[in-house]
Amino acid sequence: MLEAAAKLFREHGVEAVSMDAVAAAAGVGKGTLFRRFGDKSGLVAALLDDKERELQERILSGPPPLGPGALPGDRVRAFVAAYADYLFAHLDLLRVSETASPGARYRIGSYRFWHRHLSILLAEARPGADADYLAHALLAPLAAEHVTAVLRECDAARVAAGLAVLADALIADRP
Amino acid sequence: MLEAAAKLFREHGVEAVSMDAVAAAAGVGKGTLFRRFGDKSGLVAALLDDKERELQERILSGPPPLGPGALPGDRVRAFVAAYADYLFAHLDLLRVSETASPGARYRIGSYRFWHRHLSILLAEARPGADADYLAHALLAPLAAEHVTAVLRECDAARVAAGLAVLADALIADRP
DNA sequence: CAATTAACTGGACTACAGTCCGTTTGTGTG
DNA sequence: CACACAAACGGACTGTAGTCCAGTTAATTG
Repeated sequence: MLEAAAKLFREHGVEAVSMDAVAAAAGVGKGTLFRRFGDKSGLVAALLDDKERELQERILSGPPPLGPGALPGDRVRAFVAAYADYLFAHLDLLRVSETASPGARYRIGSYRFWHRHLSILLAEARPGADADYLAHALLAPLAAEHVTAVLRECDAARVAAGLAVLADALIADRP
Repeated sequence: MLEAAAKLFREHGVEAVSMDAVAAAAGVGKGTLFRRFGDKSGLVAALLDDKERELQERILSGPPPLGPGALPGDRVRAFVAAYADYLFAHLDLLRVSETASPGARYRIGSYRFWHRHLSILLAEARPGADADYLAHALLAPLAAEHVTAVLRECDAARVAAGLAVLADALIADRP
């Protein structure tokens, strides 16, 4: 099923492929497809699973500054840069997985992971601030739909640079 | 048509009302409804038109700091606060209007307005930075879907305060 | 006023996500 | 091996967004 889906997505683009088409190509009933993945965003999330896990591993136990060991501020910067790379590499899949159903982005487990990670780092880097909310705010411009829209006007390098400026601004101590 | 739509939305919630239902309630064919408003997000945008215009007027020619006359940094802060109020007041309508079709938020004219406004102010408040991108980034946590999701964990006051912190961080001069 | 043309209208129609249920397939038991 | 039962299956079915076109109304002109 995942192979068939990946093939169709590669050939026709993620948005253009219907769940019926995936089911047919996989030689499987529609019911089976939906029972297995819940909905289209679940199917796409399953395809992203490997890459996502890899990034999470690098955060949890990879070398600093992305992994543990660096200063919190540096880890935030490294996370934003690494997540932006991940985003640029899989933008169309991520967009579908985040927008298939309303609020999908915020319900899937990985969002919780990214948020928790940033929240802990920001609490250290910026004591006294509402790290929990700021983590959400920093994830907002990392939404696939937002980046997709912005990429129509700014190239990837500008987006990455701008995100770095934003991260810096959130980290730096206020006088 | 707008009256019928507003009534149904009030009674059953925006998401639960189908375009067929609006057409039927308005005593009009579905084709007419779609020709007039393009899609569901267009219909909802039409309902928000008044409120949106009012905020735009206050920005273009109202009293400072939201209107002209204040320092750019203060105007950015005032905009974020005023937009957050607007958002909280019409969250469900805005969410539908921004998510009805993919990328809808970034295509409608009002996004251009908010972006242009912020972009000009940020260019003054923070010379040398990529004000254009930063304006997009500051609008990202003001997306209705983002705020809706965050409101499940943080109350409106925390969101407003966090947005103010974010705006401050973007405005303050770096050493 | 009649004829011609342009613009508008309504609802049938298509495509798609997601659900439901009768049917098949596999598994454990006497 | 025969049977009962559970789990997995597939495709028909539903509801909705959005399209399309045949019919109707309104405007224009001789």
